[in-house]
Amino acid sequence: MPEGERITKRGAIRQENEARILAAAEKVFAEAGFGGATMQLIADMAGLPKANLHYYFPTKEELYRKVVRQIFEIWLHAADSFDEAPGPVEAIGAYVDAKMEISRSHPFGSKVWASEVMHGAPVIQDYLETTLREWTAGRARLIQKWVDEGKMAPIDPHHLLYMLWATTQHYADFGHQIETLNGGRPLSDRQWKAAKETVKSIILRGIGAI
Amino acid sequence: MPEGERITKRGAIRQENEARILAAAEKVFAEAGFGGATMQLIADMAGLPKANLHYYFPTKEELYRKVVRQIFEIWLHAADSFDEAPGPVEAIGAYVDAKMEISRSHPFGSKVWASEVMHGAPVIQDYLETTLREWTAGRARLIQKWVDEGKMAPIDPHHLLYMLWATTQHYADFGHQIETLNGGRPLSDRQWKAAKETVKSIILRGIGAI
DNA sequence: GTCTATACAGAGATAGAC
DNA sequence: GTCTATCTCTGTATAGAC
Repeated sequence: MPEGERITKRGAIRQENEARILAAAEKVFAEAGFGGATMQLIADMAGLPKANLHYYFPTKEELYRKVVRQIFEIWLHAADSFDEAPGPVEAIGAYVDAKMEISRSHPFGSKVWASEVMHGAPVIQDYLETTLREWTAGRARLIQKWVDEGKMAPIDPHHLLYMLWATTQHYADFGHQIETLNGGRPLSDRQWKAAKETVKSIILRGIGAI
Repeated sequence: MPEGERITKRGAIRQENEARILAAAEKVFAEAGFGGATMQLIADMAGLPKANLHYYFPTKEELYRKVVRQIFEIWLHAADSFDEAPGPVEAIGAYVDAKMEISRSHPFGSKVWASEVMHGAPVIQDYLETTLREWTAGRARLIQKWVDEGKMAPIDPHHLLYMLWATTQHYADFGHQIETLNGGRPLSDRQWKAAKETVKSIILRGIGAI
Protein backbone atom coordinates (compact mmCIF):
# COMPACT_ATOMS: atom_id res chain seq x y z
CA MET A 1 0.00 0.00 0.00
CA PRO A 2 2.24 2.75 -1.29
CA GLU A 3 -0.55 5.24 -0.78
CA GLY A 4 -0.32 4.70 2.95
CA GLU A 5 3.38 5.34 3.05
CA ARG A 6 3.05 8.57 1.14
CA ILE A 7 0.40 9.76 3.51
CA THR A 8 2.56 8.83 6.46
CA LYS A 9 5.55 10.69 5.07
CA ARG A 10 3.45 13.71 4.24
CA GLY A 11 1.93 13.59 7.67
CA ALA A 12 5.37 13.46 9.26
CA ILE A 13 6.49 16.63 7.50
CA ARG A 14 3.28 18.34 8.43
CA GLN A 15 3.58 17.29 12.05
CA GLU A 16 7.20 18.42 12.22
CA ASN A 17 6.49 21.81 10.68
CA GLU A 18 3.35 22.45 12.70
CA ALA A 19 5.27 21.68 15.88
CA ARG A 20 8.08 24.07 14.93
CA ILE A 21 5.59 26.79 14.11
CA LEU A 22 3.61 26.30 17.32
CA ALA A 23 6.76 26.44 19.45
CA ALA A 24 7.94 29.60 17.74
CA ALA A 25 4.49 31.14 17.94
CA GLU A 26 4.22 30.44 21.66
CA LYS A 27 7.46 32.30 22.27
CA VAL A 28 6.65 35.26 20.03
CA PHE A 29 3.08 35.66 21.30
CA ALA A 30 4.39 35.55 24.88
CA GLU A 31 7.09 38.14 24.29
CA ALA A 32 5.20 40.54 22.03
CA GLY A 33 1.53 39.89 22.71
CA PHE A 34 -0.99 39.01 20.01
CA GLY A 35 -0.97 42.46 18.47
CA GLY A 36 2.77 42.88 18.68
CA ALA A 37 3.57 39.47 17.21
CA THR A 38 4.07 39.32 13.46
CA MET A 39 3.84 36.32 11.18
CA GLN A 40 7.25 37.32 9.84
CA LEU A 41 8.83 37.07 13.30
CA ILE A 42 7.25 33.68 13.94
CA ALA A 43 8.33 32.44 10.52
CA ASP A 44 11.92 33.57 11.06
CA MET A 45 12.06 31.88 14.45
CA ALA A 46 10.60 28.69 13.02
CA GLY A 47 13.05 28.82 10.11
CA LEU A 48 10.33 28.79 7.47
CA PRO A 49 9.12 31.26 4.84
CA LYS A 50 6.23 33.39 5.97
CA ALA A 51 3.88 31.96 3.37
CA ASN A 52 4.28 28.49 4.85
CA LEU A 53 2.69 29.63 8.08
CA HIS A 54 -0.37 30.65 6.12
CA TYR A 55 -0.33 27.25 4.46
CA TYR A 56 -0.50 25.37 7.80
CA PHE A 57 -2.51 27.95 9.72
CA PRO A 58 -4.82 30.02 7.49
CA THR A 59 -4.84 33.06 9.73
CA LYS A 60 -2.82 34.55 12.56
CA GLU A 61 -5.82 34.15 14.84
CA GLU A 62 -6.12 30.44 14.06
CA LEU A 63 -2.47 29.93 14.96
CA TYR A 64 -2.94 31.86 18.18
CA ARG A 65 -6.00 29.83 19.05
CA LYS A 66 -4.02 26.59 18.77
CA VAL A 67 -1.30 27.95 21.03
CA VAL A 68 -3.79 28.94 23.72
CA ARG A 69 -5.57 25.59 23.61
CA GLN A 70 -2.28 23.73 23.91
CA ILE A 71 -1.51 25.56 27.15
CA PHE A 72 -4.95 25.01 28.53
CA GLU A 73 -4.50 21.25 28.15
CA ILE A 74 -1.25 21.34 30.09
CA TRP A 75 -2.93 23.22 32.96
CA LEU A 76 -5.67 20.62 33.15
CA HIS A 77 -3.34 17.61 33.35
CA ALA A 78 -1.41 19.27 36.17
CA ALA A 79 -4.41 18.76 38.40
CA ASP A 80 -4.64 14.99 38.06
CA SER A 81 -2.85 14.65 41.39
CA PHE A 82 -5.68 16.49 43.05
CA ASP A 83 -8.18 13.67 42.79
CA GLU A 84 -5.99 10.76 43.80
CA ALA A 85 -4.86 12.28 47.09
CA PRO A 86 -6.37 11.34 50.48
CA GLY A 87 -6.41 14.91 51.81
CA PRO A 88 -5.42 18.52 51.36
CA VAL A 89 -1.78 18.13 52.33
CA GLU A 90 -1.01 15.61 49.62
CA ALA A 91 -3.35 17.09 47.02
CA ILE A 92 -2.37 20.72 47.35
CA GLY A 93 1.28 19.88 47.88
CA ALA A 94 1.40 17.87 44.66
CA TYR A 95 -0.63 20.47 42.78
CA VAL A 96 1.71 23.29 43.79
CA ASP A 97 4.71 21.17 42.81
CA ALA A 98 3.20 20.41 39.43
CA LYS A 99 2.17 23.99 38.72
CA MET A 100 5.57 25.34 39.77
CA GLU A 101 7.26 22.86 37.45
CA ILE A 102 5.08 24.04 34.59
CA SER A 103 5.87 27.67 35.39
CA ARG A 104 9.51 26.78 35.05
CA SER A 105 9.27 24.61 31.94
CA HIS A 106 6.51 26.47 30.07
CA PRO A 107 6.91 30.14 30.95
CA PHE A 108 5.85 31.27 27.48
CA GLY A 109 2.66 29.29 27.57
CA SER A 110 1.76 30.71 30.94
CA LYS A 111 2.27 34.24 29.65
CA VAL A 112 0.15 33.66 26.57
CA TRP A 113 -2.61 32.35 28.79
CA ALA A 114 -2.33 35.30 31.16
CA SER A 115 -2.44 37.73 28.26
CA GLU A 116 -5.46 36.01 26.77
CA VAL A 117 -7.40 36.17 30.03
CA MET A 118 -6.34 39.77 30.72
CA HIS A 119 -7.73 40.81 27.35
CA GLY A 120 -11.09 39.29 28.17
CA ALA A 121 -10.49 35.78 26.79
CA PRO A 122 -11.60 36.60 23.23
CA VAL A 123 -10.74 33.14 21.88
CA ILE A 124 -10.97 30.90 24.94
CA GLN A 125 -14.14 32.20 26.57
CA ASP A 126 -16.15 29.09 25.72
CA TYR A 127 -13.55 26.90 27.47
CA LEU A 128 -13.70 29.09 30.54
CA GLU A 129 -17.46 28.70 30.68
CA THR A 130 -17.46 24.93 30.18
CA THR A 131 -14.28 22.99 30.93
CA LEU A 132 -12.74 25.36 33.45
CA ARG A 133 -16.03 26.01 35.21
CA GLU A 134 -16.63 22.27 35.66
CA TRP A 135 -13.06 21.63 36.73
CA THR A 136 -13.28 24.39 39.31
CA ALA A 137 -16.65 23.30 40.65
CA GLY A 138 -15.35 19.75 41.11
CA ARG A 139 -12.23 20.82 42.98
CA ALA A 140 -14.20 23.29 45.07
CA ARG A 141 -16.53 20.48 46.17
CA LEU A 142 -13.53 18.36 47.12
CA ILE A 143 -12.03 21.17 49.20
CA GLN A 144 -15.38 21.79 50.87
CA LYS A 145 -15.51 18.10 51.78
CA TRP A 146 -12.11 18.39 53.46
CA VAL A 147 -13.40 21.37 55.40
CA ASP A 148 -16.48 19.46 56.48
CA GLU A 149 -14.31 16.53 57.56
CA GLY A 150 -12.18 18.85 59.66
CA LYS A 151 -9.06 18.24 57.60
CA MET A 152 -8.51 21.98 57.16
CA ALA A 153 -9.85 25.30 58.38
CA PRO A 154 -13.11 26.68 56.91
CA ILE A 155 -11.63 28.44 53.89
CA ASP A 156 -13.66 29.53 50.85
CA PRO A 157 -12.60 26.97 48.22
CA HIS A 158 -12.70 29.41 45.30
CA HIS A 159 -10.43 31.96 46.90
CA LEU A 160 -8.02 29.17 47.83
CA LEU A 161 -7.92 28.03 44.21
CA TYR A 162 -7.31 31.58 42.98
CA MET A 163 -4.47 31.83 45.45
CA LEU A 164 -2.91 28.61 44.17
CA TRP A 165 -3.14 29.78 40.56
CA ALA A 166 -1.86 33.26 41.37
CA THR A 167 1.17 32.23 43.38
CA THR A 168 2.37 29.46 41.08
CA GLN A 169 1.81 31.28 37.79
CA HIS A 170 3.43 34.42 39.15
CA TYR A 171 6.82 32.71 38.87
CA ALA A 172 6.29 32.39 35.12
CA ASP A 173 4.30 35.52 34.30
CA PHE A 174 6.43 37.87 36.41
CA GLY A 175 9.61 35.87 35.92
CA HIS A 176 11.36 38.86 34.43
CA GLN A 177 10.67 40.97 37.51
CA ILE A 178 11.80 38.17 39.83
CA GLU A 179 14.95 37.73 37.78
CA THR A 180 15.69 41.46 37.99
CA LEU A 181 15.24 41.43 41.76
CA ASN A 182 17.50 38.38 41.88
CA GLY A 183 20.40 40.42 40.57
CA GLY A 184 19.56 39.80 36.93
CA ARG A 185 20.06 36.05 37.23
CA PRO A 186 17.35 33.41 36.74
CA LEU A 187 16.42 31.49 39.87
CA SER A 188 18.83 28.62 40.54
CA ASP A 189 17.70 25.06 41.23
CA ARG A 190 18.06 25.79 44.93
CA GLN A 191 16.00 28.95 44.68
CA TRP A 192 13.24 27.20 42.76
CA LYS A 193 13.15 24.52 45.42
CA ALA A 194 12.96 27.19 48.12
CA ALA A 195 10.14 28.92 46.24
CA LYS A 196 8.15 25.70 46.04
CA GLU A 197 8.68 24.89 49.70
CA THR A 198 7.81 28.41 50.82
CA VAL A 199 4.60 28.50 48.81
CA LYS A 200 3.54 25.05 50.00
CA SER A 201 4.42 25.75 53.61
CA ILE A 202 2.61 29.10 53.81
CA ILE A 203 -0.53 27.83 52.13
CA LEU A 204 -0.77 24.47 53.91
CA ARG A 205 -0.12 26.10 57.27
CA GLY A 206 -2.39 28.98 56.31
CA ILE A 207 -5.38 26.73 55.69
CA GLY A 208 -4.73 24.80 58.88
CA ALA A 209 -3.86 21.55 57.15
CA ILE A 210 -0.53 21.15 58.93
CA MET B 1 0.24 89.91 34.65
CA PRO B 2 -2.03 88.83 31.75
CA GLU B 3 0.72 86.51 30.61
CA GLY B 4 0.23 84.47 33.76
CA GLU B 5 -3.49 84.11 33.23
CA ARG B 6 -3.05 82.96 29.68
CA ILE B 7 -0.53 80.40 30.76
CA THR B 8 -2.86 79.20 33.48
CA LYS B 9 -5.75 78.87 31.08
CA ARG B 10 -3.63 77.08 28.52
CA GLY B 11 -2.29 74.87 31.28
CA ALA B 12 -5.80 73.97 32.39
CA ILE B 13 -6.84 72.83 28.92
CA ARG B 14 -3.65 70.88 28.59
CA GLN B 15 -4.10 69.22 31.96
CA GLU B 16 -7.69 68.32 31.21
CA ASN B 17 -6.88 66.85 27.82
CA GLU B 18 -3.82 64.97 29.00
CA ALA B 19 -5.85 63.42 31.81
CA ARG B 20 -8.60 62.34 29.41
CA ILE B 21 -6.05 60.84 27.06
CA LEU B 22 -4.19 59.03 29.83
CA ALA B 23 -7.38 57.51 31.22
CA ALA B 24 -8.47 56.33 27.78
CA ALA B 25 -5.00 55.01 27.01
CA GLU B 26 -4.86 53.02 30.23
CA LYS B 27 -8.09 51.28 29.34
CA VAL B 28 -7.18 50.59 25.72
CA PHE B 29 -3.65 49.40 26.49
CA ALA B 30 -5.07 47.09 29.17
CA GLU B 31 -7.70 45.61 26.89
CA ALA B 32 -5.72 45.33 23.67
CA GLY B 33 -2.07 45.30 24.72
CA PHE B 34 0.50 47.75 23.42
CA GLY B 35 0.60 46.24 19.95
CA GLY B 36 -3.15 45.82 19.70
CA ALA B 37 -3.93 49.33 20.86
CA THR B 38 -4.30 51.99 18.18
CA MET B 39 -4.07 55.74 18.53
CA GLN B 40 -7.43 55.92 16.77
CA LEU B 41 -9.11 53.79 19.44
CA ILE B 42 -7.61 55.86 22.24
CA ALA B 43 -8.60 59.09 20.52
CA ASP B 44 -12.19 57.91 20.03
CA MET B 45 -12.46 56.88 23.67
CA ALA B 46 -11.00 60.20 24.81
CA GLY B 47 -13.36 62.08 22.50
CA LEU B 48 -10.56 63.86 20.65
CA PRO B 49 -9.24 63.80 17.09
CA LYS B 50 -6.38 61.41 16.58
CA ALA B 51 -3.95 64.19 15.71
CA ASN B 52 -4.43 65.77 19.11
CA LEU B 53 -2.93 62.75 20.79
CA HIS B 54 0.21 63.27 18.76
CA TYR B 55 0.16 66.89 19.83
CA TYR B 56 0.20 66.07 23.54
CA PHE B 57 2.18 62.83 23.29
CA PRO B 58 4.60 62.79 20.35
CA THR B 59 4.58 59.02 19.93
CA LYS B 60 2.49 56.04 20.97
CA GLU B 61 5.42 54.76 23.00
CA GLU B 62 5.71 58.03 24.95
CA LEU B 63 2.02 57.85 25.84
CA TYR B 64 2.41 54.24 26.93
CA ARG B 65 5.44 55.14 29.04
CA LYS B 66 3.42 57.74 30.93
CA VAL B 67 0.65 55.24 31.62
CA VAL B 68 3.06 52.67 33.01
CA ARG B 69 4.83 55.18 35.24
CA GLN B 70 1.50 56.40 36.62
CA ILE B 71 0.66 52.89 37.75
CA PHE B 72 4.05 52.30 39.23
CA GLU B 73 3.60 55.35 41.49
CA ILE B 74 0.29 54.00 42.76
CA TRP B 75 1.91 50.65 43.66
CA LEU B 76 4.61 52.41 45.63
CA HIS B 77 2.27 54.52 47.74
CA ALA B 78 0.27 51.42 48.65
CA ALA B 79 3.20 50.24 50.74
CA ASP B 80 3.42 53.25 53.04
CA SER B 81 1.52 51.30 55.67
CA PHE B 82 4.31 48.78 55.73
CA ASP B 83 6.80 51.01 57.52
CA GLU B 84 4.55 52.51 60.16
CA ALA B 85 3.37 49.19 61.54
CA PRO B 86 4.76 47.59 64.70
CA GLY B 87 4.80 44.05 63.31
CA PRO B 88 3.84 41.69 60.49
CA VAL B 89 0.17 41.37 61.39
CA GLU B 90 -0.53 45.07 61.06
CA ALA B 91 1.90 45.71 58.20
CA ILE B 92 0.95 42.81 55.96
CA GLY B 93 -2.72 43.13 56.83
CA ALA B 94 -2.79 46.76 55.80
CA TYR B 95 -0.68 46.09 52.71
CA VAL B 96 -3.01 43.35 51.50
CA ASP B 97 -6.00 45.62 52.12
CA ALA B 98 -4.40 48.44 50.18
CA LYS B 99 -3.33 46.25 47.25
CA MET B 100 -6.73 44.60 47.04
CA GLU B 101 -8.39 48.01 46.96
CA ILE B 102 -6.13 49.03 44.10
CA SER B 103 -6.90 45.81 42.23
CA ARG B 104 -10.54 46.76 42.48
CA SER B 105 -10.23 50.46 41.66
CA HIS B 106 -7.42 50.31 39.09
CA PRO B 107 -7.79 47.01 37.25
CA PHE B 108 -6.63 48.51 33.95
CA GLY B 109 -3.45 49.88 35.44
CA SER B 110 -2.64 46.53 37.00
CA LYS B 111 -3.09 44.81 33.65
CA VAL B 112 -0.90 47.28 31.82
CA TRP B 113 1.79 46.73 34.43
CA ALA B 114 1.49 42.95 34.19
CA SER B 115 1.70 43.12 30.42
CA GLU B 116 4.74 45.37 30.56
CA VAL B 117 6.59 43.02 32.92
CA MET B 118 5.55 39.91 30.97
CA HIS B 119 7.06 41.39 27.84
CA GLY B 120 10.39 41.94 29.55
CA ALA B 121 9.75 45.46 30.88
CA PRO B 122 10.98 47.25 27.73
CA VAL B 123 10.11 50.73 29.02
CA ILE B 124 10.22 50.32 32.81
CA GLN B 125 13.35 48.23 33.23
CA ASP B 126 15.36 51.10 34.77
CA TYR B 127 12.68 51.56 37.44
CA LEU B 128 12.80 47.85 38.23
CA GLU B 129 16.54 48.02 38.72
CA THR B 130 16.52 51.14 40.87
CA THR B 131 13.31 52.09 42.66
CA LEU B 132 11.71 48.65 42.88
CA ARG B 133 14.96 46.95 43.84
CA GLU B 134 15.52 49.40 46.70
CA TRP B 135 11.91 49.18 47.82
CA THR B 136 12.10 45.40 47.87
CA ALA B 137 15.41 45.28 49.69
CA GLY B 138 14.07 47.61 52.38
CA ARG B 139 10.91 45.60 52.96
CA ALA B 140 12.85 42.33 52.91
CA ARG B 141 15.11 43.65 55.67
CA LEU B 142 12.07 44.59 57.72
CA ILE B 143 10.55 41.14 57.29
CA GLN B 144 13.85 39.51 58.21
CA LYS B 145 13.93 41.63 61.36
CA TRP B 146 10.50 40.32 62.34
CA VAL B 147 11.76 36.79 61.78
CA ASP B 148 14.80 37.44 63.95
CA GLU B 149 12.57 38.90 66.66
CA GLY B 150 10.40 35.81 66.62
CA LYS B 151 7.32 37.66 65.40
CA MET B 152 6.84 35.21 62.55
CA ALA B 153 8.16 31.90 61.23
CA PRO B 154 11.46 31.85 59.31
CA ILE B 155 10.09 32.60 55.84
CA ASP B 156 12.22 33.82 52.92
CA PRO B 157 11.18 37.51 52.67
CA HIS B 158 11.41 37.67 48.89
CA HIS B 159 9.12 34.72 48.28
CA LEU B 160 6.66 36.17 50.78
CA LEU B 161 6.64 39.47 48.88
CA TYR B 162 6.11 37.68 45.56
CA MET B 163 3.19 35.85 47.13
CA LEU B 164 1.64 39.11 48.31
CA TRP B 165 1.99 40.67 44.87
CA ALA B 166 0.71 37.59 43.09
CA THR B 167 -2.39 37.02 45.19
CA THR B 168 -3.53 40.64 45.31
CA GLN B 169 -2.87 41.51 41.68
CA HIS B 170 -4.50 38.28 40.53
CA TYR B 171 -7.90 39.75 41.38
CA ALA B 172 -7.27 42.53 38.84
CA ASP B 173 -5.23 40.76 36.18
CA PHE B 174 -7.39 37.62 36.09
CA GLY B 175 -10.56 39.46 36.98
CA HIS B 176 -12.26 38.27 33.83
CA GLN B 177 -11.62 34.63 34.70
CA ILE B 178 -12.84 35.15 38.26
CA GLU B 179 -15.94 36.89 36.95
CA THR B 180 -16.65 34.02 34.58
CA LEU B 181 -16.29 31.48 37.40
CA ASN B 182 -18.61 33.66 39.47
CA GLY B 183 -21.44 33.08 37.03
CA GLY B 184 -20.49 36.00 34.79
CA ARG B 185 -21.03 38.56 37.55
CA PRO B 186 -18.34 40.80 39.05
CA LEU B 187 -17.53 40.09 42.68
CA SER B 188 -19.97 41.79 45.04
CA ASP B 189 -18.90 43.93 47.98
CA ARG B 190 -19.35 40.93 50.20
CA GLN B 191 -17.25 38.72 47.95
CA TRP B 192 -14.47 41.29 47.77
CA LYS B 193 -14.46 41.46 51.53
CA ALA B 194 -14.33 37.67 51.75
CA ALA B 195 -11.44 37.63 49.27
CA LYS B 196 -9.48 40.13 51.35
CA GLU B 197 -10.12 38.27 54.58
CA THR B 198 -9.25 34.90 53.07
CA VAL B 199 -5.98 36.15 51.61
CA LYS B 200 -4.98 37.88 54.84
CA SER B 201 -5.97 34.96 57.00
CA ILE B 202 -4.12 32.32 54.95
CA ILE B 203 -0.95 34.36 54.66
CA LEU B 204 -0.80 35.64 58.24
CA ARG B 205 -1.53 32.18 59.60
CA GLY B 206 0.81 30.68 57.01
CA ILE B 207 3.78 32.72 58.16
CA GLY B 208 3.04 32.00 61.80
CA ALA B 209 2.17 35.58 62.68
CA ILE B 210 -1.22 34.71 64.18
C1' DG C 1 -4.52 75.52 20.22
C1' DT C 2 -7.37 72.39 17.02
C1' DC C 3 -8.51 69.54 13.15
C1' DT C 4 -8.54 67.68 8.02
C1' DA C 5 -6.05 65.43 4.68
C1' DT C 6 -2.29 62.72 3.52
C1' DA C 7 2.38 60.64 3.31
C1' DC C 8 4.80 56.58 4.46
C1' DA C 9 5.75 52.11 6.49
C1' DG C 10 4.58 47.64 7.83
C1' DA C 11 1.59 43.72 8.37
C1' DG C 12 -1.65 39.98 6.94
C1' DA C 13 -2.84 37.42 3.28
C1' DT C 14 -2.71 35.36 -1.52
C1' DA C 15 -1.50 34.21 -6.47
C1' DG C 16 1.05 31.52 -9.08
C1' DA C 17 5.65 29.56 -10.44
C1' DC C 18 8.44 25.61 -9.17
C1' DG D 1 4.33 20.54 -0.72
C1' DT D 2 7.25 24.91 -0.98
C1' DC D 3 8.56 29.61 -1.90
C1' DT D 4 8.81 34.39 -4.39
C1' DA D 5 6.52 38.36 -5.49
C1' DT D 6 2.80 41.19 -4.68
C1' DC D 7 -1.72 43.06 -3.33
C1' DT D 8 -4.32 45.47 0.02
C1' DC D 9 -5.32 47.45 4.19
C1' DT D 10 -4.40 49.59 8.48
C1' DG D 11 -1.73 52.29 11.52
C1' DT D 12 1.65 55.86 12.93
C1' DA D 13 2.93 60.21 12.19
C1' DT D 14 2.96 64.85 10.04
C1' DA D 15 1.94 68.97 7.11
C1' DG D 16 -0.68 72.73 6.79
C1' DA D 17 -5.30 75.12 6.93
C1' DC D 18 -8.19 77.33 10.34
